[in-house]
Amino acid sequence: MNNSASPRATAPRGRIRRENEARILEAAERVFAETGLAGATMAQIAQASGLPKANLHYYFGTKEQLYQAVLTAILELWLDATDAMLPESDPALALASYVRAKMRHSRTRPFASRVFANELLSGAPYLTDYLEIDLKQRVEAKSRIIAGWIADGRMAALDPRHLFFMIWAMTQTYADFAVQIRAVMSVESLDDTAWEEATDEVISFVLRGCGITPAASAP
Amino acid sequence: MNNSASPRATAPRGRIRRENEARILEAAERVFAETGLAGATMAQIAQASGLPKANLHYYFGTKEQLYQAVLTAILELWLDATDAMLPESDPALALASYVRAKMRHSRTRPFASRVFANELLSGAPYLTDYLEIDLKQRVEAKSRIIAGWIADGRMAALDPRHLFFMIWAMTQTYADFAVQIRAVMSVESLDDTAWEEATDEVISFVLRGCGITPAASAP
DNA sequence: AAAGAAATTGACCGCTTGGTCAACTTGTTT
DNA sequence: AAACAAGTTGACCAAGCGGTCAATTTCTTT
Repeated sequence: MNNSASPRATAPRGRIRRENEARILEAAERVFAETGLAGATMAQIAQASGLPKANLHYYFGTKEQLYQAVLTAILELWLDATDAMLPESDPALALASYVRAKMRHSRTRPFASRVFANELLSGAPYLTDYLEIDLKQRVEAKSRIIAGWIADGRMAALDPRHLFFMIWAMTQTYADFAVQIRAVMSVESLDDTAWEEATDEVISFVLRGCGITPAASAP
Repeated sequence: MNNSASPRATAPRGRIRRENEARILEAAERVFAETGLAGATMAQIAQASGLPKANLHYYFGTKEQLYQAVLTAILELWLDATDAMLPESDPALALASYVRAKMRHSRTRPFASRVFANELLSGAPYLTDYLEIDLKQRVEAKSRIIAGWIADGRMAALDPRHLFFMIWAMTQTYADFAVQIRAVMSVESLDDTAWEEATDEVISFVLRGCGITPAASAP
């Protein structure tokens, strides 16, 4: 009778729903990452999630809705990345940690990166608002900070927007075009050391590219 | 009677075939660029080429064969790029012209770049040989040259393979993720000036990234 | 001008697709 | 334990898919 004292006695409301939705979203991300919205099939996602196809429709309605749910989750992840690029930051440290975060992202969430890439390749029909509003504003805000650093002579003069395009490209290539990298490096997969090396290469390159001599030390 | 003197009187053998194949290949490249092999439909390609669907099958057999024909044409284009990266070259000039060629490619053949990107995203099932043999060898050959430049103290010490990954990423992003760039820059399309600026930004960034102070002059 | 080769194409076919549904089982509440 | 809500799923459907084909037209050659 005192089960009210133990709210976990049976199960919280909607627990099953939450678990299954997460399971489906994860499988859908993997499948959409390979072939995009048009190329993926609900049967593939069903098999990848280990659930019958009808179950996906029960939770998400249509394929488009499931796709949008996947995209939304990715965007939240994308926008969450709280990067410490403030006017008073040290450009070297700020840029290095930005690149490092992007590289970590490419390693831990490669499928998210590929879904995003697929969406951009097909003209981003589901992302116009994000690109033209959220992303644009964030880039403008950060560009002003970088412009400030340049004005203060703390880094080379360059167009901050292109700097972002280049950093995104360099870091995401390790997720999106991993096959190409594995083939050229002749490895089955990149291990911890290889990822550290890659990250260090990109950071050094970016800092030099920005005309910054890598900071003496960064504890 | 003297039409033998004018071999172009009626038409060369196979002219129609050549023209139609080219027309189909061009349309297929556009369509495959957007959604990849799995996402594209023969009906879409037919409409894009202005020819009935049965005609595509008459010339290319299956969708997979048409896709391979598109990929093969792209690879020839890719490998054709005769870049002058020789041991005796000036690193600054050689790298600048390499980047410039890649940027020009992104502008003139964006669909080719996107087809390639789609193929890599889906794991490159049709490109394993190219990646593991042709590309790998070319990268190794050029990497030796760059390693020589580094040994001679003509540029910063970096892993040449990662340098290539980064250059490819930076230059291809202007073709593959053009929507994103247009959205951030708030333009309908990049004009001549915008492309020149982008190219200059990338070249400067790469040269600085390689520890090269941009050459005084390059006629 | 005749005849064979090449190209064209609407109609068609079997299969896969996204999506539905009703019958059923499991979970939750009282 | 009764009653209702939530979740499960095989079977099914119309639409769209890649691909075929036979009848026809258009080239090219002689």
